[in-house]
Amino acid sequence: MELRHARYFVAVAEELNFRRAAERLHLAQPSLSTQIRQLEQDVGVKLLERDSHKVELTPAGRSFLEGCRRLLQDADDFSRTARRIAGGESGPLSIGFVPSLAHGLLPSVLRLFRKRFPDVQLFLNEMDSTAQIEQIAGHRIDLGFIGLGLPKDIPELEIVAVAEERLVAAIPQDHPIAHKSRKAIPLKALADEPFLLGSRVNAPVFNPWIIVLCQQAGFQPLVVQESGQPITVLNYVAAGLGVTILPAQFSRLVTAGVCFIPLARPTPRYRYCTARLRNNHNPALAHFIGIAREVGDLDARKHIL
Amino acid sequence: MELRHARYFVAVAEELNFRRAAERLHLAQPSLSTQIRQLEQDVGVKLLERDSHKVELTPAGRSFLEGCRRLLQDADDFSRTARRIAGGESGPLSIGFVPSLAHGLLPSVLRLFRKRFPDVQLFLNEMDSTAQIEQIAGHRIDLGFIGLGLPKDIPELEIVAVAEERLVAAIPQDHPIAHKSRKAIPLKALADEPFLLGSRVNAPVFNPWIIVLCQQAGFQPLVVQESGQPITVLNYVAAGLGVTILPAQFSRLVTAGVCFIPLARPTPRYRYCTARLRNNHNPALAHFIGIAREVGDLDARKHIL
DNA sequence: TCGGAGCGATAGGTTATAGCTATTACCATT
DNA sequence: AATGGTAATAGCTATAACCTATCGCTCCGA
Repeated sequence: MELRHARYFVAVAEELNFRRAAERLHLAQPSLSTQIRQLEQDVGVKLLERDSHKVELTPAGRSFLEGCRRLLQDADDFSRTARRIAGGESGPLSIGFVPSLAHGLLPSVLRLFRKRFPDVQLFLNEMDSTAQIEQIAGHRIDLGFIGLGLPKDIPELEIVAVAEERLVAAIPQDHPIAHKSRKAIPLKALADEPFLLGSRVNAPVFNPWIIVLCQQAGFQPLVVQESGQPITVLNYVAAGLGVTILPAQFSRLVTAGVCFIPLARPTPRYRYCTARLRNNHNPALAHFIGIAREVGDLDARKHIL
Repeated sequence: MELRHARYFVAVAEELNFRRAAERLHLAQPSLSTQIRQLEQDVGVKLLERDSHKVELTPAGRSFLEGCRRLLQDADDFSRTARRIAGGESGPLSIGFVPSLAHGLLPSVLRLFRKRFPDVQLFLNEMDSTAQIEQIAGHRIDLGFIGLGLPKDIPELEIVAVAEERLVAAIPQDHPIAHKSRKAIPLKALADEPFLLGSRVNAPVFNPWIIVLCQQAGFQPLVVQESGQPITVLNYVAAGLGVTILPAQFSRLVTAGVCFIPLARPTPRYRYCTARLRNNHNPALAHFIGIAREVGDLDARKHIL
C-alpha cells in the first residue's frame, strides 16, 4: 500500500463515482479503477461494492476510509511540523546558563523568545561554564549561555558575544573615594586598595581577567581574599575589608554600606556570550542567539551605567 | 510523499548508514539515496545530515522519524482492522428484534455471540417487525430478528429460520381438559373453547396463523377477544374467559390459575427468523445468523415441552 | 422494445520512474 | 600514499502507473 492508494480511495469513497473521482485527481478513470483494485488486493479486502450503476462502501471500506483520511492528515501534519522545526519555529532547544545570568539577561531573552517562537520547547539548565562545554560537546544541550568567554579556545565551539556591560567598583561607603564623587573613576584609582574577589571555582575566567585589567591599568592588585558568592563579597566590602569589581548589573543589589562606582578610562566591558557547536544545525539556535543579541543591546543601553 | 519514502527513511534513520539500510530493504544503495533525496525535496526539509563518514538526523528529521513510524504503524493497524471487519470479526452490527424475543432466545444468542466475536459492536433496537422491514430496507439496521415470518414476501429480503418452538395451549386451571392430563393434546381438543388472542398490532402474523392452524385441524375457532399483551391474555385465561395458544417459552411465565398443555398431533411449531437484505454483505451478519441457528437448536431441545 | 446515456472493467500501448550496475568523490585511518 | 569505508552520480533497464479506445452492463426514456 502507498499513500497514493489512500488518496485515490478517499476520492472514490467521497464521490462514490469513479469517473468524477478520477477527474478530481486529474487522472483517467481506468487508471483509478486499476489502482483501487490493486489496493483491495493488497489489503486483501473488498472495500467497494460496485456494479455498473452504483458504487458503495463495504463495512470494511467505511472503516478503511477513516483510516486513510487520518493517514493523509497525519502525513500532512508532521511534514508541516518538520518544516517548522527546520525553520526554527518549532521543536526542542536545550540551553545551559551560568547562575549569574538567571536574574540578569536571561529572563528578558526568554520573554522575547517565547513571544516570537512560542512553539519552540525550551529546556533550561543552570550549570557552570565547564559543565556547559561538556554537555554541548556531548550534544546534551544545544546552547551555552556564559559570561565573558571560556578558559580555553575550542575550535568546534562558536562563541558569540551577545551583550556587554560596564564594570563597577564596589567600595565601602565610608571610604574616601566613595565620598569624592559618584562619577566614574579610572581603574587605577583602586591601585592601593585591598581586593576581594569571588570564589575561583565560580569565576574561573572573571577573576584572572580582572587581574589582567589591573595590570593593563598599570598596577598589580593586592588580592586579599578569593572566595564566596558575589553577595557575600559585597558584605565583606560593606564591612570595610576591601573593594571589589563586578559587572554593572550587581549594582542593582542595593547593599547597605556599599557604594557602586562605574569604572572608566579605559572603560572595561564585561561580555556575555553564547556557545554552540559549529555543526549543531538546530535552526532554533540561530533564532535564540539573534534574540539574545537583540535583547543584549537593549540591556546594554538600559543597564550599563 | 509515499509510504515507500517513510519505510526507507525509517530504515536509514535506524541504521544511520545507507548501505546497511539498503540491504535491510533488499535494495541497492544508490536507489535508497535517490529516494531519500526525493523525500527531502518533497517535504522541503533536510532530514539527514550526511557526509562521507557519518549520517545523523537533523532535529526536523528526528520529529519526522516519529511521524513516519506512527504512519506506518497506523496504516498497518487499520488494514488489519479492515480485514477483521471483512472477516466479520470486528465492526458494527445493528440488530432489530421484536419485544417477545427480548426475554427468550435473544439473550442466549447475544451471550454466545459476544463470546465468539467480542470485537463486533452490537447495536440493539427493540421494534416491531414492520419497523424492522423499513429499517432493513433503509440500511438503518443490518438484521431483523422476528417471529414466524413477515406479512408479505419481499424478494430483497432473505428470511432464515433460526429456531423453532412447540406451541402450548393455556387453559384455566379448573377446566376439565386441564384436569385430565398434563400430556400433549391435539389442537382439535380446543375446538369448542372460546379463544382469546393478543392484540392484532402486536401479532399481525401470529394471530392469523393460529386461525389457519385451527382450520387445518378441522374447526373454526371462536375468537372472543383479540387485544392486549400476552401476559394480559394469560390473566384473562386465569379468569376463565377462554383459552389461548402461545409459543412454549411463555409457559415459563408461571401464572396462577393457568395450566399450560403442549399441543401435538400434528405438532405445530412456531418459528423465529432473521431477516436481512440480500445485498447487505456485512460479514458479521452471517456469523450472527449462524450463532442464532446454533443457539436456536439448543433452545429448541431445552425449552420445547 | 429499442436505442442512448452513463457506469466500471478490460486491452494494449506509452511513459515515467524506481531500481539496477558501475563508477566517482570524499574522508578517515593505516 | 594507499586502503577501505562512505554517500553521490551517471546511465541503463524494467516495472508499473498511466493513457486511449473499447467493451459490457444497467437503467431509462422514447
